[in-house]
Order: sequence, then structure tokens, then C-alpha cells
Amino acid sequence: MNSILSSIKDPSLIEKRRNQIIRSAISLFEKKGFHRTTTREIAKEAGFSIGTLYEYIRTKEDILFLVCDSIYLQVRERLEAQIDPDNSSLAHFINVIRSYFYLMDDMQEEVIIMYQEVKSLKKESKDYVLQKEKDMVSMLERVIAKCFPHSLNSNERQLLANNIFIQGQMWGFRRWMLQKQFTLETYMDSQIQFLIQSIQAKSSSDKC
Amino acid sequence: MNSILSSIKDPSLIEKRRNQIIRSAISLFEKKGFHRTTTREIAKEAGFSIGTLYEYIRTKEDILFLVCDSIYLQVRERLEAQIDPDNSSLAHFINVIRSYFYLMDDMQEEVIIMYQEVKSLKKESKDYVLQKEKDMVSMLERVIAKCFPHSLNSNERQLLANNIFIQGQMWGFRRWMLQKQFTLETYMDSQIQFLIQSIQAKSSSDKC
Amino acid sequence: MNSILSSIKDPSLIEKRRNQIIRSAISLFEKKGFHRTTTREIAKEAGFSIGTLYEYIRTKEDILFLVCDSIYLQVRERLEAQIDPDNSSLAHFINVIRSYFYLMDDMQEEVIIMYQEVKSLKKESKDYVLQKEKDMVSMLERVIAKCFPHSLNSNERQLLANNIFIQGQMWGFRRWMLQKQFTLETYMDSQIQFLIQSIQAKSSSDKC
Amino acid sequence: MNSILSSIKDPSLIEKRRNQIIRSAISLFEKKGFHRTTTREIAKEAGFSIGTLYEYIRTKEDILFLVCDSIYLQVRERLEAQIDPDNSSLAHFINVIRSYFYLMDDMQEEVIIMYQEVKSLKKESKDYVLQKEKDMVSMLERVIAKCFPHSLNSNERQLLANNIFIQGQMWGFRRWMLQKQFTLETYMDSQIQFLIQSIQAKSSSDKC
DNA sequence: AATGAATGAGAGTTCATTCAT
DNA sequence: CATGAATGAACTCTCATTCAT
Repeated sequence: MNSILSSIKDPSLIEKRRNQIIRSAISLFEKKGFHRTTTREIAKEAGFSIGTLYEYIRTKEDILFLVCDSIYLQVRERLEAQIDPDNSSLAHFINVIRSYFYLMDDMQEEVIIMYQEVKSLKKESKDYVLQKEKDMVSMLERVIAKCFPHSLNSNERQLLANNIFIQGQMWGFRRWMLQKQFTLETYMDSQIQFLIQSIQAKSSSDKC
Repeated sequence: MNSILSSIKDPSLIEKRRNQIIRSAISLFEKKGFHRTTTREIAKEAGFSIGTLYEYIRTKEDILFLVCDSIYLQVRERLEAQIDPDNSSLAHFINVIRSYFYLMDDMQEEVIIMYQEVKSLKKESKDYVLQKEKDMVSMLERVIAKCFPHSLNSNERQLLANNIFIQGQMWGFRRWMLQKQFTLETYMDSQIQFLIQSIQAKSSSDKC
Repeated sequence: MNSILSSIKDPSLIEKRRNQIIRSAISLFEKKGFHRTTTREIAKEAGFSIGTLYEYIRTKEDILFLVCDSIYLQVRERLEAQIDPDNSSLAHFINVIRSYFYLMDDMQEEVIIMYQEVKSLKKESKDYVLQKEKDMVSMLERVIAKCFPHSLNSNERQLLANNIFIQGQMWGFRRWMLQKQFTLETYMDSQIQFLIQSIQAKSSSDKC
Repeated sequence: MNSILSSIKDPSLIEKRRNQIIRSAISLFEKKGFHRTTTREIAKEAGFSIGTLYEYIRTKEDILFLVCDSIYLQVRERLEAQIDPDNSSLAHFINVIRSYFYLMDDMQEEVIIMYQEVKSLKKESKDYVLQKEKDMVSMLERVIAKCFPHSLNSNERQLLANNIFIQGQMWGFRRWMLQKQFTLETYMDSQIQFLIQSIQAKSSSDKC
């Protein structure tokens, strides 16, 4: 599934231990960041020794990669579950966006890590992770295309998908600012309202 | 102006040396991040010895603070120069936003540093820096209020100001995605168009 | 035969497994040296698990001892097979020396290990191994004594035996130097010629 | 002079500290070998902190290289001082060899290190060091050529030079064997006697 | 005011060895 | 008898910081 090497043979044990590692690492990275978190702390938090940790990864950077990979996998799966590719109704569009905002609310810790630590991955891993991000923007873009087939050109769809994607992430990343002024509901509602207005305005302005 | 201690008496020398430090640090942080950059490297890049560096700061974190502080000061000054508080025309609104996007294009390195490294500041410094960010969003908000006095309520203005602010930063931060699809001009034009449409749609929908 | 403890009861299995261990270890030690070779690598090369390896030895040093012991045993057996204790002819002397040089050519890997790693044995094991080396020099000395009963005194015989012994080992150990200038045949022939000349010169000078 | 990098600027300090490092390392390597000696032990023995040690070298292997380089330099200088390139007398030949044996007696520790640890150098450094060894054999060869211009061909000279070189080293390396039977004087005298006999026998056998 | 040699706590990583299965 | 997951002491190396000059 992913390419991190381990000296352990049992695949189900690898998965179990790596999930422990990922959980511990996310919690520590969120508090202290990747660089200030030591491998020993991660091992301790995960409940095993430093030697055991290194049976399941090769370098500290592997842990960061596991974390990033796992975050995107989770976001993708949960978002995909909300998307019906054949449904072109406005209600479905709104529903997908709301689901995405709920998801981002849920994963605030993880989003912060992505923003701050991805740059510490080596180029190859970084490219892999950023491709995942592109894939997710594309998912949103396809929903837009389905629900507003005539109003927007390709560039406009991409831009809007990107804006939505960022607005979701920023709810958690800039919580020190946004979550004083807004509840999740008011934030979502306003953003969705602006969004639909600009799409529909676009649509009617084209007609004139 | 800022509270970093120095053992040097001459204030103009302090300012000169600190500017050298800031310039060197920004360039290094952008390449390698705060944690992977050593104080020795910063001193060398600035053209003096590690001993001299520590005459002008107390800890490595001080350097990060100097950098963040300087970035916001610069953004603020350049944006402020574009704002005419008495001009309520749509053209002026558009002009301010365009200026802000140009500025963000210019300061991509610095924006990346802000996003990734601010969390490494200690609480007190972080609060200080984030307050600066709030101030800047407020500047945009005031322009919106001036140019669209009736269309939007306070929360909506704040949200839009925040969206604009983020969209500007993301031009640089997500360049690996956006700068393949857009030029700065097409990005700006599209964002501004969506923005104005949603404001004006809001305005007319309220009237009905 | 040797005193390394094992938790396995079946002696023939012990011998079989230990021979696997020795073969793997020699090949790895030659490439990477004793310290850079891990017990895991030895077990893997031998075709069984690290747990099994430790059923047949107690410490990593045991492996080195097994290797050294096995090398000397092999050298001794092959050299002994060439020696006829009752033959006092010059031809037999030359034949023994040539056989010894062929043997050293064959065992270059092993000789290198002996030279470089014996010091890593603990005192007791080292003494045991060095005694084996003394025994082998003595074998050569006895052949000299048989073939040149009057020309040399005891010290001289020992010195020549030692010189021959070393010259054989150096053929492999200093191959980076010798094997560019000489073939095994030219090396042997020259060394034997010098050797016999100095013995015979000794003999005739004594007579004068 | 040598290419090991240091972050210290003062060259005379580098030389002083590196000599301390070399002295400490030789003493420790002789007792425990390169791999069992830790960098902390070397620093402690040299009288400074681990941090200071690493200001003067980059890796542990650098220390081994410094040691090997220094040993050869010393051997070379001391041997060169004994050689008069214009003197072709037998007495001079004998004198050079005796000087070389005294030297090897003096440097037993160092010779043992060379035999056992050179293989731990990376290829490039190893080639550099082995070239030095070749150079030293060549020095002996030139003395042979000067003193016995007609008796030996080039290959024979090389072989004898190599034999002498090894016999000197083995006095220390195999002291557990040789130094029980011989004093340095008796060892030297016997070896020189055999050597001269074989050269002179060669010379006269050629004439017949 | 400027220098840079010295420091040592602490980081990531390895690997011989054990022991429950 | 065989396995291999688990352990943690011990290793090499880094780097922010100090202070005598």
C-alpha cells in the first residue's frame, strides 16, 4: 500500500503498530511540531520502546510520511462517501460542501500538521503527498462540474474548487481568528451563500 | 519598537545588524525551514561571526520573531500606501485588492515562512504576531465597508476580508498547484470577479 | 572439540548448523569485517532466523571463534596431508612449501580475517587460536629440521619457518601489492630460491 | 597537507589539537581496536569535550585516517633520514635495515593498527594509505639496487624489499611469538644474515 | 564591539540479545 | 527445535549558546 520498509514480517502487525505510531505522532506533532518531537517521545506515546519503533520505520521522516499519507487517505475516504457522481442537484452540491466543512472541523489537528510539516518531507514524498491534495481538489471540481454544467469554464471550476478546499482547511488553521467570530454553522452558511451567489451571478451575467 | 534585548548600546548599529540578520534568515528559512537552519549559517550569510550574532539577539527564536515582525511591518506599510480611506469607489476597491495580490506575489518566500514557522514562536510572541495578522485583515475589512456600505453585514465583511487575505497568501503558498493553471493576472481577475459578483448578488437579493 | 555452548542436544545438528554459520560468517567478514557484520546478516545468509542462530552460539564473539578455529583446522589438515615426516629430501621440502603457498592462495579470504579480527577475541580464545598458529609454524620447522639437519640451529630453523609462514600469508594479505608484480608461480619460485640459497650458503659458510 | 575538513580557522591550533587526537586514538586503538573505541573516549583521552573533537574532524573515520597518515609520515621521515642515496656499501645497506628494524620496534602499536584497521577506511582513503606503503617498499628497493647493482633483477629486488618490510612489521605484530624466542638484536642479525647470504649466493650462482 | 573555540545536552539510529509462542 | 518481535544500552554526530580574548 505504501512503500515504507519494515523489518517485521507480519503485515497485520505492521498495520497495527503503524496506526499506533500515526496516532501518537499526530497528537505530538500538533502540540510541538515535527522537529521538536523526538522519536523516543513517539515510541513512548505509542506504548513501546524506541527499538520497536525502528522495527516499523527506517527514519523519523518515514513517520511524517505515514502521518501525511494517513491523513489524506482518511479525508479522501470520508469525502468520497458523501459524493454521488450522478446527482446534479444543488442540494447535493451543498451537502458535499457541508460534509467537507464538517470533516475539516473534525481534522483540525491533522490539517495544521499538513500545512506546517509537509515541507520537511524529501522531494519524492512531498510530490506524492501534494498529488493527493490535487486529487482532492479534483473531486470537488467534479462535483461543481456536475451541478453547474453550463455556468463555469474549466479554469473557473478549478479556482472555485480550490477556494472551497482552502476555506475548509482555514477553518481549523486560522481558528484563533475565525472561531471567535463564527460558529462552524455560520461560517459554512456564509461561505456557501457567497459561493452560490457568485456562481449564479456568473450564470446570469453570461446570459445577458 | 520591538522588545528583543541586545548587549549593544548603539541603536542604529542594532538596527543595521538586525536587518542583516533578517535578510539572511528569510533567505535561509525559505530554503530549509527554521529548524534546519543553524545560527552559524545565519551569521555566516549575514557576514559576521556567531559571537557577533549573539550580541544582537538572545536566542534563535528571537531571530524568528524578528523575521515575522519585519514581514508584517513590510506588508502593512506597502498595503497602507495603497489605501485611501476616503475613497469609496469600486475602482478603488479593485485597486486595493490587486495591489494586495501583487504584494503577495512579491512576498511568496515570506508568506511561506509565516505559515510554517509561526507555531515555533513561544506563546507571547505568537500572540503578538497573530495580532498583526488580524490588523491586516481589518484593513481589508475597512476598505470593504467603505466601498460596499449597505450590501454586507459585519460578519460578512469579515469573512470576505478573510477570504481575500487567504486567497492572496495561497497564490504563493500553493504555487505548485495554482501557478500551473493561472498567471497572476488570470488568478486575480477571476478571484475579483467572483468576489464582486457575490457581493452584488447579495446586494440585489436583499432588495427583493 | 571446541567449547562453545549450545542449547541444542543433537551433536550432528550442531555441527551442521555451525558449519552453515561459519561459511556465512567467513563470506561476510571478508567483505565487511567482523564489526560491520550483524548477527542478523549472518543468520540470514545461513538461511535461518536470528532466534535459531542463538540456539547454536551464545554471543557474536562465539561466531568469530568458530570461524578462526575452523580456518586453522582446515589449514592444518591440508598441510599435514602433504608432509611425510620420514622424507628428508630437498624435493619433499620444496613440495611442502609449494603446497603451503597453494593453500594460502586458496584461503586468502580466511587469512585476511585472521589478521584483522583475531584481536577481537577475548584473551582466552585469542590464546587458544594463537597456539594453533604456533603449532603450524612448528610443523614447518620440523620439515626444515628433517631436510636440513646440520645447516641450521634451532633459532634459525624457527626464524625460517616463521618467515615462510608469513610469506605465504602475505601473498593474500598484500595482494594489492604482490599480485600486480607476481603470479603465484613466480612468487613461489623466487621465495623458494632465496630460501634455499640462504640455507645452503649458511651450510657452506659453516664448513669454511 | 591533508584534506580533512575542520570548522576551526587557526591552522596551528588545528595541528595541535589533531596531534592530541592522534596520540589518544593510537593509544586507544591499540588497546581496543577502532570499532570498540568510542569518539567520546578519544575526546576524553585527548582532554577535551566531544563537541570540541568534532570541531576538528567530521567523522570517526577521519580519526582513523589521521592516525594512518601520521604513522606513515613518521615512518617515512625516520627511514629517509637514514638513507644516503649515494652510498653503495654493504655497511650502509646493513645500517638501513637495522635502522628500519629499530623503527618498527619503536612503532609496534602503530603497526598493529595499520594491519588491523586500514580496511575500515573508505576506498579512497585506503588507496591513499596503501600508496604510502608502496612508496616505503620502494625506498628499501632503491637501497638494494644501489648496494647490489648486479646481483638481482628488478622482480627479485622488489621481492626482497617486500620481505624486509614485512619482517620488520612482523617483529611487532607477531611479538607474542617472536619476542619469546628472540631479542630484537638476535632477530635482526639472523634476518640480515639470511638476507645477505641469499643475495650473495644468487650473485655467485649466476656467475657459474 | 567583534571573534571563534569550547561546551555538552540531546538527537536519531543500530543491533546483540532474549523469550514467548 | 525454530521463530521473529521486542528491548534498550550505546553509538555517532549536531548545534545553540557562552565567554575569554
